Amino acid sequence: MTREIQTRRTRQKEAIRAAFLEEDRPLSPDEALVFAQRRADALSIATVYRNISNLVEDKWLTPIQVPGCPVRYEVAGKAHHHHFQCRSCGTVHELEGCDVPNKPHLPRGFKYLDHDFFVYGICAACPK
Amino acid sequence: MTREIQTRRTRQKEAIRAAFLEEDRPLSPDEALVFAQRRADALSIATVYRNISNLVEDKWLTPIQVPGCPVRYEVAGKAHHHHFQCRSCGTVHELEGCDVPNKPHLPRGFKYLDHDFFVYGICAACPK
DNA sequence: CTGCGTGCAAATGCTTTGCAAAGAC
DNA sequence: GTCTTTGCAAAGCATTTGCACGCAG
Repeated sequence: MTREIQTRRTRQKEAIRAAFLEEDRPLSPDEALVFAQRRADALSIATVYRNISNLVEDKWLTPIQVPGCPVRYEVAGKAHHHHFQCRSCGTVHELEGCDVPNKPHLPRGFKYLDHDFFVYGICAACPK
Repeated sequence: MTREIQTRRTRQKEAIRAAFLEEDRPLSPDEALVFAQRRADALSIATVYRNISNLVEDKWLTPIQVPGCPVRYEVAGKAHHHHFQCRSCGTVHELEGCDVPNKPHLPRGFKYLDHDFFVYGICAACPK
């Protein structure tokens, strides 16, 4: 059930896209709401959810599922990379490149397809 | 708010623990319910949830959050390892050892604490 | 007997959906 | 004016919780 592309340009939609572009890091729907409301204050969370799923369908956003956290989304199309989450403030940042071996050792009969890698620590903005 | 240890041995509790021990892989609450019901059929999902969180508090279980999936839990105390999820049947398996470099490269000012690593592919039990 | 643990059903929190009204074109 | 998009409120789902009863010790 692919959505037909008949997109109308709305204040809300633009504000949501702008939030992702300006923050340039994975945002949860709540975070996206807060940032987008700075540009378009009449904006409901339902609209954020609806637009995010459209943008994911259009491959403009990709979901980033940090274990144990609400889903976040980031602008799609970037090179293969992983994510860092600050254990103090919870913010997720993108890491450049990939330090992971291409083919981890798997049990007999298992076929490798891909991987996820998450690093946790303390970000530069948080006090030691 | 630590739970005082005043554990009574109940049929349900034993069945839940047995499910994790016998399957020896991460189970979601639903999966645990199904396996535990084979031993104690009068078992409600609420009891599974309650017992799982007690077992996590007691450090007998550890939560395993595969990105985009319901939480699973596995028996705690094993050596550092990671997980494999079959893209076909969804089952999660444990992998031995850790193929990940100890200290991934982080941006200036970021402090490394730990990491998560997930491998996806097709398991031996699934048709190619 | 005492009081913890369970089952049920209601409550919660996050996400999705139906519908009428607002807005894009 | 037409048809999409929005906001609100209700519906869904998974998980948690309150309460009365059953069962372990």
